[in-house]
Amino acid sequence: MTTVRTPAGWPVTEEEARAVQDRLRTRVVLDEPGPPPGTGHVTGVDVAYDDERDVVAAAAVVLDAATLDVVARSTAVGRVSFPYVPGLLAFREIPTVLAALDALPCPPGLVVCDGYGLAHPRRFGLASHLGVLTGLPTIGVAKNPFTFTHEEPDTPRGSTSPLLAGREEVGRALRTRDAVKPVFVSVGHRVSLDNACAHTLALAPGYRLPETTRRADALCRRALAGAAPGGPPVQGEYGA
DNA sequence: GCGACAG
DNA sequence: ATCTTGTCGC
Repeated sequence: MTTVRTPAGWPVTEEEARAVQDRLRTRVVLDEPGPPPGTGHVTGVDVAYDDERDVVAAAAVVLDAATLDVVARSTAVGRVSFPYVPGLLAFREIPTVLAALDALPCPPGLVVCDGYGLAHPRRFGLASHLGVLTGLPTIGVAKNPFTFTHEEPDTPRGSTSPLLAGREEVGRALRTRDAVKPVFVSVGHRVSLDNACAHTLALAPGYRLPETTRRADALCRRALAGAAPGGPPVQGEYGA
């Protein structure tokens, strides 16, 4: 496992963070289909927090997209880099997630984020942000509709309905299990919405949530539990 | 101005 | 996200 420090120049105020989003969102690529489902690697990333101890743990779990077998995994711990503010989630999660991705022994392939991409107040959610910073294809799969509206998808697994910001389709409500609450899929970077939904469905053969986020969620919780009380070591805190 | 709001 | 036991159902 690796430890991270909040990057120099990381936004401190909400105004600064919004300005960063407005600047970076021009670099999102939306006209690529992305990798075909069922091929190559698919990586789930997730983060767990202990705000009391000021510790954050991230995990990245690489799956074989065809078999959903775990190919590789990594974790990283750091200190909380931003408070939770709806619309600014990325600033809370990204430094540690990047460290976990960097620690992987193999290419991540498509990255599946726990949250949103395009479906965001400024159209630049966590998945978009992570995609722009890494250049990797990314998608967002969220458990809640956030501020967006949608109609109930039909009962069978695989049914979808548009996730709407007014009349703009910013994502899709996708039912991954018959008659169970849908997940909310949106595009991050370099992946089409159709493809993002196909990947999500392929990654969720048995549970509501994709295996990528289930695996990453379990791993980052373990990493958080195993992190040193009071937070990870800081450069210079120990000898030499 | 008030409430809602990914994780 | 996190705090938290049992319980109904396949």
